[in-house]
This record gives sequence, C-alpha cells and structure tokens, in this order.
Amino acid sequence: MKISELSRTTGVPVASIKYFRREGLLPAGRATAATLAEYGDEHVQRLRLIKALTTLGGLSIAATREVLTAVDRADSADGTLKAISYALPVPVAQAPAVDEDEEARAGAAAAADVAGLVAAMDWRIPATSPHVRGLTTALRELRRLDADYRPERLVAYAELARSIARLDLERAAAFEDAPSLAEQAVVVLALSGPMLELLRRLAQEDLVRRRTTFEDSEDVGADAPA
Amino acid sequence: MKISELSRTTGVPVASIKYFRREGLLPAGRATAATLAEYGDEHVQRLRLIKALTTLGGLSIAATREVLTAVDRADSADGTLKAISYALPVPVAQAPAVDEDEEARAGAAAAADVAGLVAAMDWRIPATSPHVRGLTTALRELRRLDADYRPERLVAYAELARSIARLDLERAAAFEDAPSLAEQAVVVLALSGPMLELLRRLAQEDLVRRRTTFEDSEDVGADAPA
DNA sequence: CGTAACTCGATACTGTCACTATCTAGCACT
DNA sequence: AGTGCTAGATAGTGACAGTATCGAGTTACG
Repeated sequence: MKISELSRTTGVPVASIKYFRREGLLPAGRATAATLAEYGDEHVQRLRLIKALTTLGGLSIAATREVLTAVDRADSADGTLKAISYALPVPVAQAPAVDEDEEARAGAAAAADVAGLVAAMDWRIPATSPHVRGLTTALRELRRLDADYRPERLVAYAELARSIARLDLERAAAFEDAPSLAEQAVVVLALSGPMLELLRRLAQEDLVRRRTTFEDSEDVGADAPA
Repeated sequence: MKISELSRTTGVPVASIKYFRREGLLPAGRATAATLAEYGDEHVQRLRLIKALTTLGGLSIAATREVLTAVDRADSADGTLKAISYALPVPVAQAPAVDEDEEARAGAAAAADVAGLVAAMDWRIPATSPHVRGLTTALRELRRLDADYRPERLVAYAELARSIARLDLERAAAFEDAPSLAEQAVVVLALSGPMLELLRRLAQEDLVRRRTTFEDSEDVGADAPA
C-alpha cells in the first residue's frame, strides 16, 4: 500500500501521516526504494488508534506517543495494563504554589484526605502514584473553593469508581489471549473515561429534567438552542 | 483593593487578570477614576473559580466564559444546573466524516446503540442533546476499533453513571438555598469529572496490582519519600 | 525512452491558544 | 513636583498540531 492509499483508506491526510511518523507515533513503511515505501494493515490499525486516542481520548501527541510506546513494549497482560495506566496523562494540571504557608497547610490537609481515602478503600497504592498526586491537587483546590470534600462523600464516589474499574478490567480481560490485547486495553483504559463522563452528564441531565417537569417542558424531545 | 493586591492575594499575575477581563471572564472593577479601579471579594472568588475551571476542569477560556455566563444568569436552582450542564464542553471531539457510505452505516449503528441505551435507562433526554451526539460519536469510533460496545456493558456503565449523577445532585442540593448555589453547582458539575477519573484510575491500579502480587512486589506499600 | 505522477525526507510555514510585555496616558499620595 | 501605580490598547511569545513546499529520486504508462 502506498502512502496515498493509506491516506485514502484512513481519511488521514498524507501530510499528517508524515507528521505522525516524524513524531514517532507510526512506524515507517517498508522501504522498497529511496523514495518509496510499502504500508500494511498494521499502519491502518495504528492510525485508527492514534485518531481514537487524540480525538476521543483527548490525548496530546506526546501523550499518545507514551501510550503507544507502552503498547509496543507490552508483554504480560497485567504489565501492559499498568504501563498504559501510567502512560496516560493525569487529568488534573499541577498548579504552582500561590502562597507558601497557606499552600503548605491546604496541601497537608488534602494529602491527609487522600491517605484516609486510600486506607478506607484498602487500596494498595504507593503514595508516589501520579494519580495520588493528582487527586491531592484536586482536593486542595476544592478545599480552597469551600466545596464539599467530606470523606464520606469521597468514599461513596470511590466505591462507584471501583465498580467501574471492575467493569473496565472485565472488558480488558476479554482480550486476554488476543494478540491485540494491548490495543484493546488502551481503548478500554483511555476511552472509557470520556464515555463515562458522557454517560454521567446524560444521567445528570435526566435527573435534573425529572425534577423540573412542570416549569419548563420546552425542550423535552424537541429542539436545542444554537 | 487595587489590581496589584488582587493579584497578590490570588496569585494570578496582573497581566492575566487583565486578560480575563478582556475575555469577559471577570467583571471590571468599580472605576474610581480614569485609571484606577477598586476590586472586591467577588473578584477574588471569581478568580479562584476561573482557576479551578481551567486547571482542574481543563476548560478552555471560551468554555469557561460560557459556564460563567450561565452562572451569572442563574435564577432557579434547577435552571442553573441545566444551563451549566449544557455550557460545559462535551469531552469528545467531533471528528469529520472519513468515508461517506461507511460513515453513514457506522453512524446509524451507533445512533441505534445510543437510542437503545436511552430507552433501556428510561432517560428523558432529547436526541438533540450535545451529550447524545458526543456519545454517538464515541461509539462510532469504538465500533471502528472493534472495541467492546455491547449494550449490556453500556447499560452497566450507565447504571453506575446514574449512581454518580445522584451523588452529584445530592451534593449540589446541599447548597440549594445558598447564594453561592451557582458557583457550588459549577464546582460539582465541572470538577467531579476529573476527580472521578482519578478515582477510577486509582481503583484500576489497585485491582491490577492485586492480580500481580507475585511478579512484582517492588512498589506495593513502601515507597521513596519525596 | 520519455514524461507525468507519485514518493521520500527535510524544512518552513500557518493558525490557534493562553498568556505576557510594552506603551500611552492619567491619577494619587507625599 | 515627582515617583509609583493604574487603565486600556496593542503587540509579542511559546507551545502545539498540523500543513505546505521543495529537491531529488522512482515508476508506471504510452
């Protein structure tokens, strides 16, 4: 398959394919001459994966490269899962410190919250996990906003998160023996998040709608404002 | 409070404060002269909210403006929730069509999946909801990747999403009568997502670790102190 | 064989985003 | 009166994700 055909079958412009090659997301084609290379199904598959991770998963090119590297290094099923999980970007930007003292106090309180949660859930997770750090940052900011961060609520969310994680791993396990395990695992781990977020929004929308049946019936089943 | 003080108490550079003003995220100070304005606590609060939405929530400046506009227009509690819910960006980028025929077929299949899900969940949601469109896009791409998109699994996720949404609304309801309802609602709706994602990752990490107790014990429990 | 169409890899350019810096004035406090 | 701060406008920056162009080589068709 020539690059133009690869472009046609995937819908990705030739220039972008070259860009992904440069960035190391896509292996080079098998060169048949100085100015000609042959691409195969694996390139089609890889391009689809790249598209999914960037457009659906919202990953940057750099993050996508990390994830794909983990995919390519994959050996054992569980090792793959862990590698991918760590390669995925943490969805909370690390804000720099604002005020020394206040920062330290709020940070310590948030860290205690997280530690308490991890203990309550009996999670065996090192304090160095990027996700722990991300959660600590998130709680620190929520605390600053006087938002509701009480441990009981956190635990309630965490329990549900655990149920979801179980579903995720069940889904990934279904591909345990497939050669495409790593790719499927990536899809599961990276794309479940956005999907779940959508489902949560839909559920919210439904619940809110049910509470407001009388005061506005304008857009149930009908239109939406531009 | 002068702009320099506002900057100091919030940790946001003066230039950024001016930028947020230009972009309409922050109301102007009360002008006391042609080149002097007075800022108050509401500006501090608003800046905190902006920071939270952009860094934690990952919202763009434009999206943040939408959300804040909804906050400012807020009247009834439920109306606010709905407005904010719709102002939040949908976490799935709308990919343009690749192939006419194939696109139409896959799109129709995905749309059917979503319709089935909405029916199964008894959700009262118009088909024009941005979230419905986003979910349709997501399923279309997952389908293209031969991922697991079976209705049973979707329903399982959706049930959990509903439980989470209930927690969200409970949290928001706690502020029903507070003057800061809209702001708290924003925090709940916009920032629960990233937090939940973090919790899900932690739960995944824990589950994976428990399945691999023997092959790597390097980082269970003990860890390098920062 | 000739040539038009295609390809490779390198380099340069473009548009968007979120700031950040600079500039011209005009106060305001001492 | 002078120093320091301010407002608002405009311009510049750096990162990101492509997109476009170019020179040189290749190849399929007539």
